[in-house]
Amino acid sequence: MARDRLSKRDAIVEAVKALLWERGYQAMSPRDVLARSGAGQGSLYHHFEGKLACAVAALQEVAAEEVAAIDAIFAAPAPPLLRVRNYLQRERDALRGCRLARLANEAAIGEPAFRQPIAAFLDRIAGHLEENLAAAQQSGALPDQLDRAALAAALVAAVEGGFILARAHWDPARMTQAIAGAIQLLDAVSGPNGDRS
Amino acid sequence: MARDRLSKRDAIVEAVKALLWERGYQAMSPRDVLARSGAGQGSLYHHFEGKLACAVAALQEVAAEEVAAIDAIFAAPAPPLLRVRNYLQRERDALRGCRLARLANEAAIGEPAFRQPIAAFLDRIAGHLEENLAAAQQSGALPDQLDRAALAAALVAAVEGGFILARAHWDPARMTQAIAGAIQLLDAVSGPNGDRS
DNA sequence: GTCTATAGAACGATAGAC
DNA sequence: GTCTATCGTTCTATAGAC
Repeated sequence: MARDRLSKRDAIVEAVKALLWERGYQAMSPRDVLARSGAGQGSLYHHFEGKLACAVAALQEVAAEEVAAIDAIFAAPAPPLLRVRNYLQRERDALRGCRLARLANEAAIGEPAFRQPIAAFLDRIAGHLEENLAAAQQSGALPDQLDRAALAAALVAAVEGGFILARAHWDPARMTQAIAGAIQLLDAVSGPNGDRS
Repeated sequence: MARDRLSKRDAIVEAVKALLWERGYQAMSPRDVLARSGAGQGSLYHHFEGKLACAVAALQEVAAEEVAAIDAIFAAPAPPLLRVRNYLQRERDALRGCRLARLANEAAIGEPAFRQPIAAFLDRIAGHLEENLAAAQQSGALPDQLDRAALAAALVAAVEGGFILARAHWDPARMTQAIAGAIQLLDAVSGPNGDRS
């Protein structure tokens, strides 16, 4: 274990990140966290006030990772509508759900600290989408009268709802289909060479 | 049957229906159920095998209620695309979430009996949407080349994702906005008098 | 069918040694 | 900082009286 620089705190956060994705907040217990991280009881409560605090720390890290991935998608050199499509068609593990939005239905969403990383992630996506839809409008690839912010919200909702469909039916294809429908709508409203704009 | 008072079984199911909506499955304990229903421990385990079984019974009732409400929307005499819009713009309690799809991220979604009422509800909506989109295509209000099933899935996803956005931001307007975006896309692809078709 | 009482395990959190 | 031991509570479920 030469590279055993991982402190117990970090090991705990990594375990929480995994458990939040696999099971959610309510279904994750401190016992699970300790078992997976190899830490003792004391370490968890030395580094964190309690279950909520370590979940928030984990969510902040997850949000940072996911925001970076989203930023990378929208940083790629491509016409604006192609960037939007690249976000929509991004590879996803539909049955596992969105690492962040998956938690929107937890009771803990009432806690602002718990909600903040999730909301920031969703806002980041919507911001990128809105920006690229605006660029498409300026180049004439998308009608001007369309409300960019509403369109961006609808696309994010279609993706997050796609996760729900996949999980409810326990079939990843349900998400693929919903995304395909969203892309068809976008293609239909954009000009004939919308993806080159 | 006589006009008896609510049996304990029914009281329990009503309590579970309310608690599943308010807190979700994992966060609902048999103790909560008994407190709210006024029943004793024995009644719950006399009528049901356990927590999962009474949740499934409650979900089946909720699904029946929600399917009836959805059927009513699509039974109203209106042109097909207006029916679709009526579904999208239906009044909703965005912060409380969808009574059924709200549970898609619970660990219990792995249980087929738990999943079935939720999937059936979502399929019912998609079926109505697909049917009306087809009618719109036949009347020329919607381009023929669009994949009706994919479009229907995208619209359901936009609605369910709208709930997620509202809860993640703790702001009902986020859902309204996402729905508005979906409607703008639909309006843009349908003919100029699409809502009269 | 409904109740009260209670079981054994897991829950979230704390104490205190090193 | 990390550990083991343990607290008091709640969880899901069962027992058994009426």
